[in-house]
Amino acid sequence: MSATAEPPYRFPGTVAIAAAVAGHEQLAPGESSGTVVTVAGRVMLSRPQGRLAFAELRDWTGAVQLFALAATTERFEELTRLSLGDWIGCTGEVVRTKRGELSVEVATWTLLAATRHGFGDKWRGVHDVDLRYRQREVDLWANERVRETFLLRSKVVAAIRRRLDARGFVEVETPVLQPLPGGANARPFVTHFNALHADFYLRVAPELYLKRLVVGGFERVYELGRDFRNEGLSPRHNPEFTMLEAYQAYADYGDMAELVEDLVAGTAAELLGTTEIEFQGRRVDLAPPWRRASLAEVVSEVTGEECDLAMGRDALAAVAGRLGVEVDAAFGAGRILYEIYERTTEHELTGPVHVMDYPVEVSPLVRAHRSKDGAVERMTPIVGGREIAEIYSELCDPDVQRSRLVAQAAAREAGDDEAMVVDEEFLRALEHGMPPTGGIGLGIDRLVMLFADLPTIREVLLFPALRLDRPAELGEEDGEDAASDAHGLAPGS
RNA sequence: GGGCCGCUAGCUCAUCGGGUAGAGCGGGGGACUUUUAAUCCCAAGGUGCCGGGAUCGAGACCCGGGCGGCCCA
Repeated sequence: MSATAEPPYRFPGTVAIAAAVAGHEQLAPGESSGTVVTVAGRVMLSRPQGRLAFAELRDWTGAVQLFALAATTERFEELTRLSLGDWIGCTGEVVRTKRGELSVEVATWTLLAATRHGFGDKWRGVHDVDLRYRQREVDLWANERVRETFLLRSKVVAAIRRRLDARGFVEVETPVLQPLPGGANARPFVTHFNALHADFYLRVAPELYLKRLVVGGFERVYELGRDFRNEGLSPRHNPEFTMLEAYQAYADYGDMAELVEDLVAGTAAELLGTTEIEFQGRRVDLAPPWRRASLAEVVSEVTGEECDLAMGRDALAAVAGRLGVEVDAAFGAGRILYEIYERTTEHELTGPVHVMDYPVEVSPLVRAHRSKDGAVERMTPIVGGREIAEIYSELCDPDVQRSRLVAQAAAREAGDDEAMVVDEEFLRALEHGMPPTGGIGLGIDRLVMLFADLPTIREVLLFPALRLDRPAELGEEDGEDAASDAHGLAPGS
């Protein structure tokens, strides 16, 4: 290559490739459009052909063939020597070649960045999943569907915000660093707050803070953000994941079920053009209303075993035994029923179905069912064998909530490290009076998996958590110094 | 945490009953005035994941470890 000119600081006037090509479908082979465009992107294929050359230029909206002629294209030789993956910007007329390919006939062009590494086999791409996750920037170029998935994810998030905003919800941000972990049964990450000389926790859920905002008069409030749970890595779990939580005053779980149905089905219709989707071989129609069925009912349907909370602990334990579900001696009737459901039934439900009438034992933040003893007003909608949301009539009574949390804390003392703790600030807020409120939690990662028909969470996370592929260096002394320097921290400040 | 499978050139993959490795693509050089994964010619490119062991000899066999995948807990 000739002398390497420094890339420009800006390259103005570009038009998206998809837009540059649009409207020229009628151009006949060999015909020129008279329209001159400037496009930019990566050269992903190159076919030099002596005194003329072809290449494929791709940006995030699409691809177009570049057509160059030694006689009319500037620095023609250099253009034919580009590596696959180099960024260029170019200006030329939209034409259709003799062989019928819509192209930009390059007049002038600029190298915007050279690549030092390839983007995989140009035909087969990159399949090594380890490489794909660790170098997602490569994956995004090598595998078209990956890019589409993540663009879809962004659209899903935007669409959900729009729908909530349209219903009068306001988005807020509550602490990620919390002095006590709360709002879900999960192990938290612990970190140290130097200035306060105290350990803090990365939130496992924003729930308790959002409810305090309802107490504070935020009648429709939501937060869409990251939660952290200190659990193992698996195809279905990532330690950090994205959750929507929304709370609506004066509403119950039935109202909130309708909200979830609208968020899911409405977004599907908007982005996929249909509510009928296929997830891992199962066809599902997301069009509301969704079936509602009690937990005992669906367990009976799937297993053929009659069961009901009212049967009592011993009878349910016997059912569990017949179904091969292990039961801890400390479990009560509700917990046993829930274990049976989780092990035998949940994955079999294609849905969409709201599973309801959960036992109070496994639902410490949910209000008691208005008519069914031992049950709470909670629904979990299941689609394609997976839980995609939680829907509650929120527990508002400070005394009941206190006794539930005290019971949780006791379980924690007894060794259940996923059990909750007593949060006095939260309880004091409830004492100020929380109106009847409905709440939802909607897993964004799972929703994207559903819409994109992908079986693993890693395919919908740009940078999923992975084991370190080399020893961590930051803990070492010179490593820390280097990090400070690299961030340009002002010396002596 | 347990079981099974995988790890070979930058990428995608071969090779073998143990005798120190190949192809396509990419990258380098050359030819080519309508290509579509262009084609053709030339040369280069390997710590066979890491560490041990048995063997005259190991990428292959044995042991340990790492990372990944799938399944189970």
